Amino acid sequence: MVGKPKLETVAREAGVSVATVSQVMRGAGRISEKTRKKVLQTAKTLNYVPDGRAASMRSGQNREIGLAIHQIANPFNAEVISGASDLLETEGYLLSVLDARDDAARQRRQLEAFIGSSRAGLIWVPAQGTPTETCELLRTHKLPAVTFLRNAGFTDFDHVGIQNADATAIATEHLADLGHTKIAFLGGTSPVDVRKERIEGYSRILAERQLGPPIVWDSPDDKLSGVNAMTKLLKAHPEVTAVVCNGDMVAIGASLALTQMGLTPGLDVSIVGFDDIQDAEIAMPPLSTMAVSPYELGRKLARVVIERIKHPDMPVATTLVPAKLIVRNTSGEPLKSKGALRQGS
Amino acid sequence: MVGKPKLETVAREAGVSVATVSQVMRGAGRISEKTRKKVLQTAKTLNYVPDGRAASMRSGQNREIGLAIHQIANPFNAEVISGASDLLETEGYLLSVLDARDDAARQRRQLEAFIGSSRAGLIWVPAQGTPTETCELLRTHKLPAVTFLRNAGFTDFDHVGIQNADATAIATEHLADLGHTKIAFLGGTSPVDVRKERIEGYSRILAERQLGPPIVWDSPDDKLSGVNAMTKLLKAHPEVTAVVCNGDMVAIGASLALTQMGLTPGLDVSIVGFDDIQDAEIAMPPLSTMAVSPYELGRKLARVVIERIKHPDMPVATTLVPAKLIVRNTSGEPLKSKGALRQGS
DNA sequence: GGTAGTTGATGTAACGTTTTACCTGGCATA
DNA sequence: TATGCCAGGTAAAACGTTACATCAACTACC
Repeated sequence: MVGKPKLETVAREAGVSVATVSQVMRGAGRISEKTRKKVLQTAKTLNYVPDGRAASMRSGQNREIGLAIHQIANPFNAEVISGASDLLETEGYLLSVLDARDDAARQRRQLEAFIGSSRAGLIWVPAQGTPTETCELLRTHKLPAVTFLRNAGFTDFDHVGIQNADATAIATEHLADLGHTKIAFLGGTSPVDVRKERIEGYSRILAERQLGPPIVWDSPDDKLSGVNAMTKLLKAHPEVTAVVCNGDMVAIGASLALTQMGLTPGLDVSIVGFDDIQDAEIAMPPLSTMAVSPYELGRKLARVVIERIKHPDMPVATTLVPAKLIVRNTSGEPLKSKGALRQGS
Repeated sequence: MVGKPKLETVAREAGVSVATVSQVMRGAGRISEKTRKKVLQTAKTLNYVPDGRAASMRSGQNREIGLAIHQIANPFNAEVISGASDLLETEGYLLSVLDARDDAARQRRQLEAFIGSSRAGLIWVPAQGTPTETCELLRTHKLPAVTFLRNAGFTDFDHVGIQNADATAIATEHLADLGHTKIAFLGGTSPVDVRKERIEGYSRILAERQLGPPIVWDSPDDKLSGVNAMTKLLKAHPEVTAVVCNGDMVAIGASLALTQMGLTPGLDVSIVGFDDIQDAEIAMPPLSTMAVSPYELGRKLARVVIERIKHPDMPVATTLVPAKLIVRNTSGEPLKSKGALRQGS
């Protein structure tokens, strides 16, 4: 009762050998129904929980999967985590989340500690500026890994991402079709590949329609930053009548900025977001955005990492899921009244 | 190069014994500078990472801490995670997050897998309806644990929480002072202790000021639910002119509901939230709320769990942090004009 | 030159599992 | 009676570390 029970404790109590208890706990080997019951019974009363470290070490197996993400405090990511966690747990894995706040050195330390215990697999959003050595580390340790969102230029891993360029192209086309000719791109922090791809799609349409040079404005992906960035953007480029955003948070912030300036989103200036987070639908006014289901993305990730664990030698694959345009109230024709936007519901 | 390097690999390569390598890696024992350099060098080139399972098993130590939370997709919780993670990592621990989505059975499974590997400690928000056995499990395994927010009636653990009753009392008093006489309470799901405490503080003031019986309305803590709940609440109780909310998400939802109905928050109906999440400041109109810094709360949690790990036999303690009233634009005098709320900036 | 102390390095039992090969009876068959 | 076989169970060697005791080689001192 005093010490933590181990196999031997249960074995002694049940009057059998440790090997027998081990087999019973795992449902392996040939054990008579009678002893099985007895062992299970004593294990329960002792509150016995097998030591995962010892088990994993000896068997070379592990049911723990990590999710190293750049930012946990983001509704989109939270949904992804939910999706991945749901699927993994039904498959008998445990998902633990590591939040690096997009700091590569920090993520490196986390991964090292994580790898140290030889887990089953990893879903990985490489932090900004992840060096090749980190990738090398994963490869040396043969950890089944899937990169997500960003692949940091590494081709060693399975990858699940979003058709970024196509998505922003669709968004930009939508705005151009409405008649906008001065369209800016807002958001995304330092030069990550995701942002690059999204700017690429945006620029492509600008070029195709001959709408002048791209106007790209930086901003971290949260509302407060969105408000500030949008304010400055409009001050610097008053000619802009439409904005494609790198994320819904920043888009909602931009929309708020307009309201604060006495302008009406979708009327004076149009905005299209990216992600379709829950808040997008509920924002005032509701946000037009590029939707991709984060929950499904999470499930996809889980499936890919499980496949990789089961078949370590399969050739690596990349899955890019498309985004869908959802038109709500923040995108409309330029400088034309289209009715009150505020009447709601 | 092919297999995962272990202590022995490094030892052979460097021409020393495994014991020496082990000591070098941990900075323990007496090792000459010369061999130290050599060992470190070969370890680096081999990409050697010590096996945490073996180390932890043999030494009985572990630097991994778990955070079992009820809902990761909540800005308040996300901030708590950030705070805890920041402090723990500077102390050399790794924090991994387990999201149970407030499902007790699911959390039980997670905790079992977690405990199985004998981690260093646990920060625990018990899921709704956690049975005593789960607590028993933690106790049997002597896992240093701190409960957070809810203590599920267990007195075996350190606890960090919020002065819930006092906070809602302050909020209710604030509204009463402004002249409101029909004040409702909105939000909080099933009968958790947190909600009970908050309702208690609210009811206390109602009784003190003789403002009639409590009007309590249920709602999950997210915006969409807040919109719906507020709409129904006002339909059922049109006399209500002020609402104390169980969380900012639901409060912002309530505020949105008012706007959608053509009412002005803080003018027609006053609202006070709880948590002071980032969105509270930025909402339209900015939300009056009870502030408690989730980031600091996270750091506090980390400190408590580390103390508990270092001194397993200290008597358990409870820390309740106070909340501070922040008056923004959603709370004002009843039925009196106090100027435009929308002018922003 | 003998004793003691110090420095640097090593051999080897643990830690709690899983796995493999190996026992033991008992029963059926020849 | 002897042979083979099978169901049910066990002993013991791993897995990769750490901790402890031990050892060899020097230095220092009387």
